[in-house]
Amino acid sequence: MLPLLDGGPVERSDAARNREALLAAAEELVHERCGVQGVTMDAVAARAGVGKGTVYRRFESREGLMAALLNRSETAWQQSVLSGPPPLGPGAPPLERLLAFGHSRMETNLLHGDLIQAAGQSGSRAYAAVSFVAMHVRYLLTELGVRGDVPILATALLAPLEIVILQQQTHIEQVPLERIRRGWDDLVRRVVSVDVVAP
Amino acid sequence: MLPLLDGGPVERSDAARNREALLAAAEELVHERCGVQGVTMDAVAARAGVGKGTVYRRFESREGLMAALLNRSETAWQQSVLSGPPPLGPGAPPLERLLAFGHSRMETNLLHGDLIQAAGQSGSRAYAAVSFVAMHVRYLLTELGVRGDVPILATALLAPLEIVILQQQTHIEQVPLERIRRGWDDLVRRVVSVDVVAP
DNA sequence: ATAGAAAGCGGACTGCGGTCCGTTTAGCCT
DNA sequence: AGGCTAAACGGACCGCAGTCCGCTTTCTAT
Repeated sequence: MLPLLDGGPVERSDAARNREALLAAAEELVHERCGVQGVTMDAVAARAGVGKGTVYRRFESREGLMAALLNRSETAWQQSVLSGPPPLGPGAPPLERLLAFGHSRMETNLLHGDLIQAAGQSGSRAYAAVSFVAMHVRYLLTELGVRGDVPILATALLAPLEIVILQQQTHIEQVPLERIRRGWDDLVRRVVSVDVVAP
Repeated sequence: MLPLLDGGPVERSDAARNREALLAAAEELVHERCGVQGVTMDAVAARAGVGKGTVYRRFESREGLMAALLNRSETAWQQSVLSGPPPLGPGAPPLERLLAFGHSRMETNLLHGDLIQAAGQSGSRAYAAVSFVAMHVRYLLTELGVRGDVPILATALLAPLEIVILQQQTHIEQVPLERIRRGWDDLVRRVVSVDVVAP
């Protein structure tokens, strides 16, 4: 029982195989059925060639499965933030990085909208990427010399990028994406400039 | 078929009676079962003494029913914003009103958290109160002489008050309510002061 | 008052998320 | 190798949201 990166006792080989099979099956079905809705747990289990109980043993719930799917595609994005080319990656001045970060996050969220929604609590708020995102914004705000309650300000800047807000604006209020983006840039500059201008 | 406040053809008397009975039954069950979850559509129908089909005819879906419940309790709150005592109601300077508004909204959202979640899209974003809230913040920002894209800024100020954000902060990150409140006040002042200080 | 039509009603029925528990299998230790 | 144990497996089963369609009630026009 050598602990591997903490995850407790090692996963048994059949369990690992099934996890992969299930994730692959889920991805296939999402592409096949052209969307997340309509992908049933029974279908995923059948496609992976396992029983339904196995799906729930591995992923706890439908939301859990969706969150796992989400985490897969988030990893690449996180890499480009941590070590990709500027201005998203390191190298650019903090304000530019923050703005690039916001734009990129906005696009990503919109792109995976359905998946994020299907992942529910486990997805839009508690999945691993959230703490990463919050951490990064806090870091950039600190770099910018922002005074005040940085964690709370970071949350405030991230909130308008949440999928529920974005979908309300784009789908229901028909606000053009470009305008939302400019609006966020403006918000950031307002929040940041208070300290930068008067240090 | 005299139209009454637009709603199309008038509602038949039995339909109106059943709507009331269903809302009352739902309210009772929410109190009885100490929460929104666990209140099933079958139970609501049974308590109201009607068939399940009737519930869906009147409220479209579970979310719709919850949204209707929500609207009931929102009405009183809207009144206190429109014509209650200051600083929430009219009479106080705009900044004070805006801050009072945020605090009150925060409390309301937290109080009805479960209901808002159960109302889903129909609840957290599309129910009547949302446009009211957005409208009011836009109005106050205009009064404050804020330049820029006021509708987008209003959305940005409201986003951190959304239930998903608030619950993440209070339930998961264990942030004290007082700190969230101060953080929002700070956000508002930063957003607003840019124009107020330099007009 | 009455008849016709539209709206409303009800409850059996379906599909899916989630659970349960008897059976199987992998990994370890002798 | 062989057996022992904990983990994993599978699919029958359950509860609830949502649908469907034949029956009933209300309203209106005569």
